[in-house]
Amino acid sequence: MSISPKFEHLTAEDKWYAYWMDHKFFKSVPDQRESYTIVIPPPNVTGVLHMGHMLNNTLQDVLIRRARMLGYNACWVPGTDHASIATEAKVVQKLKDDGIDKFEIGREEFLKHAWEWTHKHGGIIQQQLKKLGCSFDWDREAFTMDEIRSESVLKVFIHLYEKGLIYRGYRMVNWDPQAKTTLSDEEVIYKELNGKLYHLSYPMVEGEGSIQVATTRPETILGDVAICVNPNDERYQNLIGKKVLVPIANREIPIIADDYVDMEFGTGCLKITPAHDINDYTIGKKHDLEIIDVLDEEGKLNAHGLHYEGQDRFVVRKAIAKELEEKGYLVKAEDYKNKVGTSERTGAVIEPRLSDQWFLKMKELAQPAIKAVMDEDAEIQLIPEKFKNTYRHWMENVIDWNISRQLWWGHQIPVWYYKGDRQQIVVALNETEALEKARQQFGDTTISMEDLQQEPDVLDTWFSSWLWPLSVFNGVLDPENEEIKYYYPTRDLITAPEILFFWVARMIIIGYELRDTKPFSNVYLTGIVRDKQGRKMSKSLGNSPDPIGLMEKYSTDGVRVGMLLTSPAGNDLPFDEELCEQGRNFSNKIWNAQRLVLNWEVADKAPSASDIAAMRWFAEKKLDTLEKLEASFNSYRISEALMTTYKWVWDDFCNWYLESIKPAYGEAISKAVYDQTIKFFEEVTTVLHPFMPFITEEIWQNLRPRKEGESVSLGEWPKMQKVDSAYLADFDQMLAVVNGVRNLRASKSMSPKESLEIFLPAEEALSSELRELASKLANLSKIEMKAEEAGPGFSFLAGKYEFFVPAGEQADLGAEKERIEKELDYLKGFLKSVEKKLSNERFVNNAPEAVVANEKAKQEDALSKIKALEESLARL
RNA sequence: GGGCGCUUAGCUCAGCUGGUUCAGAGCACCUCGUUUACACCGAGGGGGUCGGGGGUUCGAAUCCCUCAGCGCCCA
Repeated sequence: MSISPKFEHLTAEDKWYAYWMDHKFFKSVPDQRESYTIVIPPPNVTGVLHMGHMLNNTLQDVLIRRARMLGYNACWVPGTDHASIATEAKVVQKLKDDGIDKFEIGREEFLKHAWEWTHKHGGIIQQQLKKLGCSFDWDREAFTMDEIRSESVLKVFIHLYEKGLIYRGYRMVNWDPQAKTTLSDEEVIYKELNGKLYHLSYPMVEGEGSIQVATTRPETILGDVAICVNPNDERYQNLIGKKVLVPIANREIPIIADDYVDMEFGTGCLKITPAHDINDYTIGKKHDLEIIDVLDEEGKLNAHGLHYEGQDRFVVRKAIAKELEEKGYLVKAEDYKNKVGTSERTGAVIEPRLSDQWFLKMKELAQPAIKAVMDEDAEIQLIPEKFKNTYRHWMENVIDWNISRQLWWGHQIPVWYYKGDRQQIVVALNETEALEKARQQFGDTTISMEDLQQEPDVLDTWFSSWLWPLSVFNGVLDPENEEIKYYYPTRDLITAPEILFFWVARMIIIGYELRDTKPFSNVYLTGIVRDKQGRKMSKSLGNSPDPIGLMEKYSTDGVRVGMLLTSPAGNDLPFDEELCEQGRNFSNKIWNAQRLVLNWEVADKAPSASDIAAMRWFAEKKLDTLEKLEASFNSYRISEALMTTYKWVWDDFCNWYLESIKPAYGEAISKAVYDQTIKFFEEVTTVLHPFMPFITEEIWQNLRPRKEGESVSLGEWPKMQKVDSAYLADFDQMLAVVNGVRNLRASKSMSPKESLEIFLPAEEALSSELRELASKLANLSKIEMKAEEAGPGFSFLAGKYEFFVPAGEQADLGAEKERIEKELDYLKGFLKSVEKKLSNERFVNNAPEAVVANEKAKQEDALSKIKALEESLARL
């Protein structure tokens, strides 16, 4: 067979992905085996792959591929979400570019455009995930707005409504004046902005004087309804209960007292604007104050804004400051750094706004979800554990969830108002049901659809995502179906910590609510991919490499390895292309190992002693590695598992094993050894396959003739067995001798081609069955005892034994003498410290026996090494 | 402002309930090397008083206190 000198990753990746798809290797149907399920955190339907997706999905693929090889019925479900606000914002913009206004064309027409947009831009990320090698069961692809998922969302809304957990409330919400919708707290990003703190004076209504108030938002004074001071503030005691005039508006407002006010901040007087600040709202409610809303939904001032009506809030801020100054109300304006909430999607400054919204009561729903994660024998593990604290803190202080959004792209809330009366409502799955229910509810059979108006708001996207592990198996509409019973609860969830509350916590909540079962057992929280400078990767910074470009340059396997090499769970990943280079180099190494092995000429001859030693060693080393991998995977230390595999393949397999059995130039290899080596190589590709699916498939297919429909991806993970660690230790000692000889050669500039003799201090210093192999690896002509008769030469330490190499006349004995003396100095110092410990009665009495025995062993070792070195020295 | 966490080699990180080879790994760096798998390689090497200080202990990177710096979450 002729094998390309290079791994042609571009053709191989396409070829093998198509092969996997054609044979539906990743398709899962319920059977007798235990299931192992992962659902993808659904990316935005019109999104494109970014570095975070790469990390995230590579991790999932590693876990699911390994699960498949371990014999589980592995099922990885792909899909996307509709990303209500992000998608709608894009569609609105697109229409705007075409000169079309969303509100002019109306809801129905707008949705047509939105679907068109979705179909046009959807599907890209799926192709990119295929390029990444992800072993999804594509037949199960789901979308949060497809039929099953949509109906599930509505059904859950109705369920929760009927339980009395959903209510409509006039509340303060985060308002995005650009998108004209509310946002959840989690979608608000606080940014530090430079602003000003304006000190304003409000004249007293009766008598002389005024009171000073500090504010960052002078435009809201038109909505002021009170001035509030701390009841303990001596400065203002006599003013409580009096009245002041709001500048410009000339309205009278009272001075009230509440200990919410911080006496230290500003002037200690707080203006109360219940319509525009959540704390003011709370105080207003407590003191039964009026609410004056001065802004409209676009952030412009309304009629309460007097002569500023129709102008933008930021424009007014400047203008009103000027007017206040001119009229003498402005005492001073100082620079001030302020944390301002901005919209995650549009970037607009968020306006706290009072509006009618739908809420879900969370407190009670959250209880089982807290237990599930925080209990001693918790059903759900967070990885890494440090997130448990954050999780608990959020869950114990959870507030009601604002689930309505003033958007059109999404699931329209299944509530109908009777004759426009917001108090008379019907909740139903669809119009037909709504009509029926309405007729019953209101006892009027003549009610027609005309009398019912559906709530225009849609549900928050997370209100569909939180059902994801259930809805992808149709577990909401048909809770008893085979699939949900088989695949749910899922095994692992891999996602970013940023959405621990948005999404993870809520899935847990609804899982227990609907099924009384956890949605998954393990939550692996990845880090955030950052650039070298530690900045988050973002489109606006342009600091994110193109993932597809990376895969084309370094191969998909190379990039996967690069991403996983330095990303322990929960740790941010400072991304550097060098990592991908390391991945590519690794795949090159394996590729060449394959070329070496497959080009050997095979002969029917018995294996040599060194072959037998090497084969036995690699078999043991494999078991040892499997044990380590098991531990790493069980604790979700994926980076560590990769590194263990990396070292096993590169160091143990390529460097030591293959070099050990490599026939001399022009010679053939024993068939028995060759066959065993192919088997080892198959195991190497198997263990490596979850990390590097493509190159391992290609090599595995090359290792021996395969039938159509065979694949390493269906391979069986090697079985674990007890490791013969004594043999591994003997082998390590042999390797130490080889290294000792190589070191000696390097330090004395002796050619590796010139063979050497070595003398052992004792028979047990080098296992007799490993001597032939040692000779091969270190190019030794003789291994003997009795160094005394060997004449002048050098010695080196391997393990606890001193080995001797005669060097003939040219030996530089002066340097050797110096080296030995230095070594002796060190050992004597070491011995002294050990003996000091042993002579310390408190140590001998208090330390555990094993520790004391160990110190004694160290003492004996040191003594015997010193004796050997002194003998060497005497011989010089 | 409240809560949580981090600080170990140039970089990214391992080091579990204190005690062998406890100061490690990978990459980077330096030296040598084109021996027919691989220079995307091989053989060697240097590099950290485990953020500072104090304490507990026979013994601390590992436990406690404190200071400094950094990060995250919540307000």
